[in-house]
Amino acid sequence: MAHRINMKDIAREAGVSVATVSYIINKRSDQSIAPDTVARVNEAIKKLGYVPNLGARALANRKTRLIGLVIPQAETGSRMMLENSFYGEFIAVLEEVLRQSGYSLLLSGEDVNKSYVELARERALDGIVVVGLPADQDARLLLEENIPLVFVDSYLEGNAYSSVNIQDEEGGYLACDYLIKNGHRNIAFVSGFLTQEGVNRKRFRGYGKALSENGIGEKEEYVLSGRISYSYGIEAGRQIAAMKVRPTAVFATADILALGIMRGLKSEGLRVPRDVSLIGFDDGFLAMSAEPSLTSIHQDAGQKARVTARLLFAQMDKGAACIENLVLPLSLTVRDSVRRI
Amino acid sequence: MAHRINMKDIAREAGVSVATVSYIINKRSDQSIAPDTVARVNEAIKKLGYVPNLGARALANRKTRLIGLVIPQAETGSRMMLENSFYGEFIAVLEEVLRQSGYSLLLSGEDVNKSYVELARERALDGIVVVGLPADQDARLLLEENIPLVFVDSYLEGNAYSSVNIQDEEGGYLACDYLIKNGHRNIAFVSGFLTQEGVNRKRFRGYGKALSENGIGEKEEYVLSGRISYSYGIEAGRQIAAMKVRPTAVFATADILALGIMRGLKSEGLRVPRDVSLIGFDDGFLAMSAEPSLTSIHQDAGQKARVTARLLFAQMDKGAACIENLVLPLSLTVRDSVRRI
DNA sequence: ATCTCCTACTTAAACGCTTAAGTATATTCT
DNA sequence: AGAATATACTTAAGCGTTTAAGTAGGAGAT
Repeated sequence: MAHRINMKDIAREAGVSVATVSYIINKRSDQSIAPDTVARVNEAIKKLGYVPNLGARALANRKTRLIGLVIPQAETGSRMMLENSFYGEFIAVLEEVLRQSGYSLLLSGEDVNKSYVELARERALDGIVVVGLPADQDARLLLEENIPLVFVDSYLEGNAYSSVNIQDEEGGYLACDYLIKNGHRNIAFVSGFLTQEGVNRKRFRGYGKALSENGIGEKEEYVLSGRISYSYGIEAGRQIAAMKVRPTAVFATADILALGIMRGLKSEGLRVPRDVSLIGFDDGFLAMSAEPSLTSIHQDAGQKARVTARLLFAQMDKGAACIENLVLPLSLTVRDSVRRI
Repeated sequence: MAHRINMKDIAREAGVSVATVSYIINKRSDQSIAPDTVARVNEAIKKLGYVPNLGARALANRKTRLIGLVIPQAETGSRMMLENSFYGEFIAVLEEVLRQSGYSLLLSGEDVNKSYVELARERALDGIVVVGLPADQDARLLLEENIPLVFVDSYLEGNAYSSVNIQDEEGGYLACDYLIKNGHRNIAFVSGFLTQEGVNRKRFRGYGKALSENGIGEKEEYVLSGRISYSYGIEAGRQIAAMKVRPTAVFATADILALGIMRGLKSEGLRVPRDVSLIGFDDGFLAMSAEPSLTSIHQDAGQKARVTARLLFAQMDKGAACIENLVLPLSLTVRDSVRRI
């Protein structure tokens, strides 16, 4: 087993103490070092192929340069990473931004027997991003221990923690209002589970608001919710096709659901947008490639990731003093799945 | 700044030495400890909310329980994580398997100024999985230092490293042969860049083999390659529509490309499968939800992830002695995008 | 009563790094 | 010439664990 070369080896090779090596590696300006010593040490580093051990540095420094990203694999019915390329892009951009600042991303699903709070503490994370999960009651421990924490797409009570959300309610409103402006009055709503306060519930509020502002009563049978998946979409589509008073439009809170709905409707002989108009949410790749292409509420994964990083860095600099709750704007991308009637 | 409680605190609280606390936490059977001491220590741990620092443990142990996953964000033309939910599922499953064995996943894109070899060494990773990248010449350093390493979807020269691949060539053959059996003879091939030996090149070989076995000559103009993306697919679709002798079928090496092609063809007034048959690769979510649904070469992301973990664990146990090169089988999922002529 | 062997601990070094404090030599100032 | 200052280092403690080796006290054997 080849011995992993460390600072001591460099120090010996260059004929200096490990402290000197450390000073040189960290380019500390408060410590003067002779140019030829620097050269000698750098040569030794190159010769022996030395790479610093960040774990050891972390212990001495109390900074791991490790950021956790906790993202549930089986959230209220959705398989985020698996079926939603939106989060794929979010992760990719977040990782890149962090890496460029010298941080590494530790990715974790939701663990049944270990909360993200424990993860953050045992790995001594320098920060943690939690997606789509409620604030654990232990979460305040993280702030007490000064571990930066940003919630993404999680609706929290109060504003004790930094968070990044989108205008979910406005998004629901935007979608439904657009349908109404196109002459629709019987509008179904299909979403993930509405069990707790979360993005689905918010979007549902927006939907309801648009209806009531236009004097349209909410019909319970028009509200369907289940697992955010293609297959549940199909099921919902079939249910909608079978309704006595069939909706002329459907608002789905995810593109993936919308595609399923499209398929479900089609299997019952109904076409989008001829028979039923459809509007989705996320406006990712799926919306673009659908046939017909899907009108959808657009959100920007890259922006969300960059903003998340910004809030994280802010907390690193100024501590818990700068808790911020950001709500990113949404827009409507009009494509071919809504028909004016 | 609240002081992070450590073993010393537990030791003091329970009136024992830190060694004893360590022995209790690690439940070492070679060290006998009085039951009431165990109780006292566990009580202290609970009372003070102690969580071990894995970084410090790693330093003492020389085991970080950290596995790296390096996945290029802008590989030969594709944006893997962003546009390919296949890799999303791969990552999710891999992470879960690792987590259940007590490992954490460190996710990294490809870094311009830091190879995965350096990452593995500086983070003292216990193992590393490299996706879609050639073996760095430094990669042998990892084996020398006994760091388990598995390449996924990377074609390497020789078999010095463990690897997980799929039967890419057979997949290309399978797809093309199926088209031929359905009466097609003018078959276009659309893929990511063919610059180096890799999955695209292998699939291209399979395509060529099926053609020649059936006495069909390869036509250079039928071979298109570019960025693996929806937009390149559209472009390719348009090019195909404009060919003097138009192909009656197209084999695309990614579902995402196939969908773009579908769109491109449609923009020129051609329908799938009426005018042009189409077959994709991956058979992920996109193939299923496409309209018409896409016949595609199926590969199993979860299996790939589990097998990867297995090779990694094998190397951890038995060292570099058990290098294995696995090639997972593929199958054809028949859907609605290929017409018999 | 002495020796050996358990049991149940403790001590202290080590893991690879950082950093405050110390030291030796050379340079500049008075 | 002696004091003050600057330069270029080294020493050693500390970060939070693990673990080999040591030790004290009691039980059992002789």
